Amino acid sequence: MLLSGLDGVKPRLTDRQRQRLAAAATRLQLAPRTIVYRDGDPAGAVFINGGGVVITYKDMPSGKRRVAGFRFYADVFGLAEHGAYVNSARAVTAVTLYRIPTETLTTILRQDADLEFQFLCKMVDELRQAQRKSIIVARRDAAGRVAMFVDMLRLIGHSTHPDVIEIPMSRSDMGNYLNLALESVSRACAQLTRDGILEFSRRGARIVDRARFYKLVTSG
Amino acid sequence: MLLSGLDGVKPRLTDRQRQRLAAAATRLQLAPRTIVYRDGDPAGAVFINGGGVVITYKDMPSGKRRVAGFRFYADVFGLAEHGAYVNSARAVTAVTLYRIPTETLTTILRQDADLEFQFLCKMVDELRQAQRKSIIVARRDAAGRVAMFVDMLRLIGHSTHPDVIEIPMSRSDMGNYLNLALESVSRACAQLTRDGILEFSRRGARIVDRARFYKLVTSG
DNA sequence: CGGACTATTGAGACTCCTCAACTAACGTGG
DNA sequence: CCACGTTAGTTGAGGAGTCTCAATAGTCCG
Repeated sequence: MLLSGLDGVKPRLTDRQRQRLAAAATRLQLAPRTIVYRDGDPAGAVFINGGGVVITYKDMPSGKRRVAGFRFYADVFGLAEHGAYVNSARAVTAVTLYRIPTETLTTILRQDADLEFQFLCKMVDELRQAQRKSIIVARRDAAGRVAMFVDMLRLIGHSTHPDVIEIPMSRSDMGNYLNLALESVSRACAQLTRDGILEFSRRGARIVDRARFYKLVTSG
Repeated sequence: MLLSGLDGVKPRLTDRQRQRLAAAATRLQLAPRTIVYRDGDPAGAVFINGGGVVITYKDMPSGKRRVAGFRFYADVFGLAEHGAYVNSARAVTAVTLYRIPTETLTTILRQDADLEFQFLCKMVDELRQAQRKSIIVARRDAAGRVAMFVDMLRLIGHSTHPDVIEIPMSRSDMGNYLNLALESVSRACAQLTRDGILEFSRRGARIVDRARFYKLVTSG
């Protein structure tokens, strides 16, 4: 049951569990570009994304910014290591966050094994993102990486049109995630457009040639 | 407790738990280059490494081989998704493995909450590897990647001399992990040797200049 | 000792990065 | 409502680094 539970299944909370968490949580409304916490800060709380997009990243000694991932609705983030946050978190769009002190959460989880398990799945899910990223970044061609990134957003996004994908983050954020210079991201978008596979706007993309797009995404 | 337990702490099994698992496990002795399981095989069992090195990888449609990671002593591997293995596993050195049918394991874990938790930590640990890899591969310079890889082996390996690191895998396996051509790995090794930072032999390395090595590793 | 595999080294092609200029979009205040 | 400053995005040219192809050494094992 544990093993199968970790087998990539998305957890769902009951209403009672939601209420329990809501009572313990502080609701935050943050404007775009607001820092949620910084790398190295004492990790006093865990966050649940209640809407909007958050980016987690770490500035490296070299000056480069490594993006760990993006957190969307219902994602949990703020995983600590040795009592301190390992990444920084920043609001990409306007976001609603639920902030739960670690101690409070621990108490609640101790009283609700099921909820504890759901949280666990969330943690595993967060870490699974790193695997996805590994696969994406393993590609050598910028266009392929961007295509896989767009496909990732497609799978996450609950867009009205199946071919229209919202891209909430900047080219720079994309580049830091994909391990590409922002100019390379821009050029890759231009090339995909020229090739008639995708069409890009400032904050979105549209799949033009679904077959070739799928082929490009899976040819990693 | 759960949250702190996932906070990067290495689990240790009690003797009774070991015995319990040993009774349920099949012991395998595999020669180097033996395939343990293949990507897509029905995932009927989980494996515990009892000694030696195993590589987990996936062959991509493009012909490239993406290495997920290496499994050392006491590591658990064979995580499934939707009932099938997501990676292939192969013995790098001669290895001893303990093969435990998933169903048996599930039964045991259901009866031992503590053991269940230990296993969970293992799973998280496995996934954490992906994060480490992301950080390593994010570097642009081949020498830096190889240095970080060597440092990773240093932290894992319980070598007699602190400056001598055993490298059990081939340059090709290293390259597939580091996302470098095997020639580039070779060249990076040669460069690190020329620079007087590391010295490489066929299956090992020695730290020559600890200060510069550390600097190179952390300047990612 | 030979054969197969692994590792090293070299030369040229290719891709992305860096630096730089320019254009577009946004939002703030007059 | 428009002008302007700021930020985000695009495009170009040159350079750095790795990949590929190819040939050469080195190592392991029968």
